[in-house]
Amino acid sequence: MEYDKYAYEPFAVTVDLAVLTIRDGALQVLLVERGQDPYAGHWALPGGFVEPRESAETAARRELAEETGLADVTGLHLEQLRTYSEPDRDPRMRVVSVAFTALLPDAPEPRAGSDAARAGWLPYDSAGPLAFDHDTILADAHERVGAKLEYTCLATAFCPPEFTLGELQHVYETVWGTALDRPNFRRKVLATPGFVEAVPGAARLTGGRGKPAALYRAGPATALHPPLLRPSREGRPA
Amino acid sequence: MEYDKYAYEPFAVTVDLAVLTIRDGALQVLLVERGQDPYAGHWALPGGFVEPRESAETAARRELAEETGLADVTGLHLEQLRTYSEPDRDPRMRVVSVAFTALLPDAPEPRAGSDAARAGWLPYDSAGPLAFDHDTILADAHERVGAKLEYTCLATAFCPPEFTLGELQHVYETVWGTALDRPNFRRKVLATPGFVEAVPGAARLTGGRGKPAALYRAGPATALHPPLLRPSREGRPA
DNA sequence: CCAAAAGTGTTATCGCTACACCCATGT
DNA sequence: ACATGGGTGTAGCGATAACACTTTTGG
Repeated sequence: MEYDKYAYEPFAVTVDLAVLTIRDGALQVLLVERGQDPYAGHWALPGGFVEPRESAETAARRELAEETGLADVTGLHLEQLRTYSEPDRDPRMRVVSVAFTALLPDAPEPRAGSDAARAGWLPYDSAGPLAFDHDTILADAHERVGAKLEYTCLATAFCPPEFTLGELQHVYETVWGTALDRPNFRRKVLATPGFVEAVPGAARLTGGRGKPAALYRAGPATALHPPLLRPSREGRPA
Repeated sequence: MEYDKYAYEPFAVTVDLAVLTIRDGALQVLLVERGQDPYAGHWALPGGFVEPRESAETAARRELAEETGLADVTGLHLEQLRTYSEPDRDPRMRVVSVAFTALLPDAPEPRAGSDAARAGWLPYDSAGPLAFDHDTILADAHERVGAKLEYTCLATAFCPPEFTLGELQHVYETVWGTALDRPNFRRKVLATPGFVEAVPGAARLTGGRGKPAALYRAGPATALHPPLLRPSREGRPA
């Protein structure tokens, strides 16, 4: 290991954000429209350079605040996904990008950044094809979030501070793309200590009709034991 | 995003490897003794620079081959762990490191590299304290591998091409640090289609005594459904 | 009264745990 | 004979899946 700082062609280090939310009953992702080449006019994940004195995590949270326009992003779930480092992933120069996933409960309208023509929420299913390798990053983020719903209490990160069990179930169904049995889901969630806490006396009408649903808050638990497994992928060992 | 390559202090991008194996019935990790400051004389994870035309994965596999001296590392399990990017993790300059975990079945004696005074296998439990933030990386690797044993067929990556179920169980017990019930473990493994495949007629004596054990090969499956959960951590929701 | 959504109850089955027990081999 | 490790059997329990059913609201 030599440590001549200028021995190599410099690497740029960036962060890319896969910011997911649930809007209009569908999984949506925050995208920006590129204003310049390469990929001018294409949608891309928001992101930017890691600055000289900040970590990738710090950079990701800064970018998240800038792109969403949210005043306080301290409580939001932000998680490192993986790092993408193929030599030609950006045609201009060598860019190594640390990707993050963020989960948002509500969906404020984003604001366009400096080099982005537009910014907005797009349904996950109609999001591609994206610039660079961002399709891969987004797919990896979806897979990671889907897997984490199984064995963590992450689903509450998609919900507002107070939510109904129907809304929580909808998070699972939307991310997994499968329907769940409501009675069983309900029992499972309530049987996991610390997953949710009842808000005494509170109730809310959800679909305009039907019985008002009791409200819950996210509890202190982070892990699900035993896990809440997806019904799919049975008998597919390979 | 400006793309002036020299606008910032350059970032170095490196890979660090947490290479784990099971030797003498214990979890061991491949370490190198640093020959120079900082941390001269301390043990560290092997690693090195990502070269201009290679991805982090390619660099990791190259380093793995160099450090272990194995001729063919193509089949070995190598997995990206996460990226460590705290600004002061290396006192000399800004180094962003992509960490990988590798799992080895047998344990060839490593050879010392260019800047390493020595290289060797050390028991996981007596490995610290390491140079830089390598204690954190190693602990993260252990946690990740332990978690992946639960829901993937990864354990076979610690085993030679043909192995007994007792050896496979020993992988779980060593990584998790808990004892497992042999009959139940056996049933669970054999009930998962594609986890292991019997080698017809083959058997081997393991401890010098006892009934010869049937031999198995790793099967085509990669996932475990349902998972094989660790017995510990019950009733700890927080 | 009907539709819609929340919430409760019930039963069969599956998987896991905790054992007891038998088999084959070396000393 | 006995210690050691491999392998089989089984009873009980807990969690889940797949329902039927009741309750409360708006139209």
